[in-house]
Amino acid sequence: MKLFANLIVNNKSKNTDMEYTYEIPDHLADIVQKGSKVIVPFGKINNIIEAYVLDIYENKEAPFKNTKKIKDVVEEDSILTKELIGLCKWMKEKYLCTYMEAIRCVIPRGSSLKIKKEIQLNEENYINYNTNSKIEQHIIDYLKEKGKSTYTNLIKNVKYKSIYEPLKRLENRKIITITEKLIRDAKELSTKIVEIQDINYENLNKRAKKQIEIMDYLKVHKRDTLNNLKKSIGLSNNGPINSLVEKNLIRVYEERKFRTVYDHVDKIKRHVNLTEEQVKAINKVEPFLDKEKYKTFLIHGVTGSGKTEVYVDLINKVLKEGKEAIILVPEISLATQMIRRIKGVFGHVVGILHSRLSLGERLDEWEKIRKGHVKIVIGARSAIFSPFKNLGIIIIDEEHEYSYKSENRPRYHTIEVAKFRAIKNQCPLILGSATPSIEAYYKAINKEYEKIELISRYNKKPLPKVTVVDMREELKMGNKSIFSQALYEELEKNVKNKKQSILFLNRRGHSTFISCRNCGYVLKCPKCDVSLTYHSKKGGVTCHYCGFKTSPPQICPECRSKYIKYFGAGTEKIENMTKKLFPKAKIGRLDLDTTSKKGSMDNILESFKNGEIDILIGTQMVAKGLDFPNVTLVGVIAADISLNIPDFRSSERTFQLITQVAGRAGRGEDEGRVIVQTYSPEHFALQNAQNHDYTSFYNEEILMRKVANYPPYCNIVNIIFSGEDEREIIKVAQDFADRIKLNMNNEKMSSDNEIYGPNPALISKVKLKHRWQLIIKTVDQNLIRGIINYVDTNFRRDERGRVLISIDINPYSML
DNA sequence: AGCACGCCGACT
DNA sequence: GTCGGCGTGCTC
Repeated sequence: MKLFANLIVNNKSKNTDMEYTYEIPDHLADIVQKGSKVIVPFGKINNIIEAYVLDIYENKEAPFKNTKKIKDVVEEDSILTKELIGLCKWMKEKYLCTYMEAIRCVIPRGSSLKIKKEIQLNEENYINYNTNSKIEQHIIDYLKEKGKSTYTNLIKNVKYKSIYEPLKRLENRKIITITEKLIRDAKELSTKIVEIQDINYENLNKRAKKQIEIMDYLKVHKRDTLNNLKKSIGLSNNGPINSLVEKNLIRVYEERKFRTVYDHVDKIKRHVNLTEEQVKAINKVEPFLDKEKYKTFLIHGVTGSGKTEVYVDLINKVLKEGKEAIILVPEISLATQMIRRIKGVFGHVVGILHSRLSLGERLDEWEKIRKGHVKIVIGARSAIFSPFKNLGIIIIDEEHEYSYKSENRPRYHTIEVAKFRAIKNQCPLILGSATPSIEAYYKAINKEYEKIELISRYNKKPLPKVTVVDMREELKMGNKSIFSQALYEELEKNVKNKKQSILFLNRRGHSTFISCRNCGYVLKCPKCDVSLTYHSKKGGVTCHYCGFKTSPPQICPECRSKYIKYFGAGTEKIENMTKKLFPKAKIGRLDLDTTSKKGSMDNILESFKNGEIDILIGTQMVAKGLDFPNVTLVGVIAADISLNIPDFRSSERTFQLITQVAGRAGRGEDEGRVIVQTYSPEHFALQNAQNHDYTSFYNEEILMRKVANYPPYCNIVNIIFSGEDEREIIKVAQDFADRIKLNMNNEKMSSDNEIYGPNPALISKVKLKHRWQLIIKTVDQNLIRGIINYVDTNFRRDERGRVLISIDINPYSML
C-alpha cells in the first residue's frame, strides 16, 4: 500500500485550481498531514511549487500514469485545520472563487513561499567545454555576460524554443548549477538564547573572571537571551561566551521570537456590576455555551447600553471551558476602547488581527493563535479566519457595518463565514448593533435569530435631542450659507461655553465638482466616469477613484470662458468656512486626507481628547466609535448625500449614519444636541432617526423592500463586465444574459426571478475600463448559483479574453 | 502562472 | 528550408 495526497497547488491560475494527486514518499509518510504545506514538482519542467494538502488516502497503486512524489514538507504542523479545509471548500462553492483564493483567506498574508530558480555558470568548467549545439552555446554566452540568471530571464533572452533539455544537459555536465531558493515575504524573528549545560564549572581558570561571572548568573537564571545576559554582566564582546560554548558548559541557540501588538495596555481587573438587562441577555446565551449548541443571537442595544460588558462576561465563561473566542469589530482603529476593555480583563491571551499589521506581525499573531498562546482574538473582517481549534463563541460587533463584506474575491460576508464556523464548532454567534441591518432584524423577527434587546442606557442618561432642519426654509429666509441658523447658533454657544462639537459631512475634499457657468462643462477624470474633486490644501483636483491629479483649469477647456466655478462642499471647504465664521475656535479635520500617515489619526484624536480642538470636522470617521465626554453638539451638514445615492440601501445607510453620529453627543454629564440639515426633512429615515425609533424605521423600510422586491425578500446577484473594449464587453454581457435567460426557462424557474440589463454601470468607467452591469434578483440562491457557475465556467475558459467578469452575491453597494 | 508545442507567414 | 510570433493547451 502506498500513501497519496490530494493537494492544491499555489499559483494564481484558474486552470490549475484543482486537486492534484501526489505520492507521499516513505520518509515523509509520518510528517505529511491533512492541511500540511508541502513542496511538489509541477508541470512539464517539474518546477517546484508550494501546495496545500487537503486529503490523504491509501491505495495499492497510483491513480495516474505519471503520479509524482511530494518533495518536502515545509512546516511540521498542519497549516490548515480540518475545519478550515472544510471552510475553504465551502467558500469556493458559495462565492465562486478558486481554492487558492479561499486558502489565501485562512493563511497569513506573505506566508506563501515563492520559489526563485537561479542558473549560474561554473567558472572552472565552462572554459574547456566545447559544444556544437547552438542553444547550449547561446545559454553559455548569455550566462557569461550576466554571471547568473533566472529561468524566465534566460528564456526571454535566449531565443530558442525549449531550453529545458539543453539546460539539463549542461547541468549534468556540471557546466551550470541550478539552485532553487525558497523565499517568503513575512519573516520570522529570532533571538539568541544562552542556556547552562553543566553546573560543574569549578575547574574554570580563576583568571577567567567574566566566564565565572556568566556561569554564576546562569546557575541562577538557567537561561536568558544573549542580549540580556550581556547587559546584566557588562560584556562588551562574545569572547567569554564562545569559550564557554567550546567547553560545553553552556550552549547558544536561536529561538523564535514573537512580535507584540498593542502590548502597552495594563491589566485592570475592574469589576462591573451588571444590570438586570445584561444578566438577562447573558442568561439567554449561556445554555448554548453549556450545551455546546449553535445559535445566532442579535443583540439590539442602544449606544451606551453596555454590550461590551455582556461580551466580556460571555467570553469569560468560554475561557473557563477551555475554549476560544473571536470578537470582530468593523475598524480596528475605532475599537481602542473595546481592545482596552478586553485586554484589561484578559491580558496577554488577547491577540489582535487586522490589515494594518505588518506581514511579520500578522504572521506572529496568527502563529500565537495556532500554538494556543492566544485564546481571544479581536480583529477586523479577516480575523474570522483565526486558526482556533476549539471555538466557544463568535461575536460580531456593529453587525450592520459594510466593512464586513469583502470587496475583493472571494466576496464573502463575514457573518456568513461566522455562521459556518459557529455551526461547525457548535457554539453561539452573537451579532451586536444599535442599528441592526434590515436583513438581521428580519431574521430575528422570523425567529431565525434570537433577539435580545438592551434598552436602558448607563446612568439612565437620555439619548441626545435630534433636530432636523429644513434647508429649503433657510434658503427662503435668505440664508445661503452651508450652516443653518440653528446649527450656527449652537456652534457659537458651544465655542463660548468651551464645549466640543463634531461636524459630519460624508464627502472629502474642498469642492466636489468644477463646472463652467457658460457652457455647463464639468471637469471629469480622463480615465474614469466621475467628476474631479478640488482639494485646496494640495491646490489640485483629484479623482477619488483612480488617484489621477491635475491642476484646475483657469479657462473652460470647451468654450474658453473664464467663468469656472467650484461647486459642492467637502470637509475641506467646511473647515475653511468654519474657520472664517469662528476665528477663535480651534478646528480639526478627520478624513482620509488628514489621516493617511500612520499615527496621524491617533494624533488628531488625542488632541481632540485633550481639548486642543473645539470643532472636529470629518467624514464617516467621526461617526463611529468616538467617545469624548465634552462633546455636546453634533452637526450633520448634509444628510441628503447618503439619502440620494441610487441604491436600495440608501435609507438604511442614512438612518444608521445619523444614529451613529448622534451617539457621539452627550456622552458626558451634559445633554447632547444633534442638528441634521437636509432638503428632505420629511423622509422617514430622518424622521425616525430624530425620534430614535428603530422599530418604526424598520417597519417602513421592510415594507418598501417587500414591495420593490429587495433583500431580505430576494437575493441580488450583481455581475460587472469590465474591460477596455466597450463593444466586446457589451457582446459578452449580452451573450451572458441570453444564456442565463435561456437557462432560467429550461430550469422552469419561478417568475420571482428577475433579470435586468446588461446596462452601463452607474460609474461607467474606472481607470480606462468600461463597466457594464447585469443584475439578477432571485429567491433561490442555489439555483442561480448553479446557472452562474455553468455560464461562468463556460465564459471564463478563455482567460486571455479582454473582458473581466466579476460576480457579487448580495452586494452592499450596487455601484 | 509558466511553459512547450504547433501553426503560419516572412525571409534567407 | 528556418526563424520567430502568436494562439492553444496542459500541468497529478
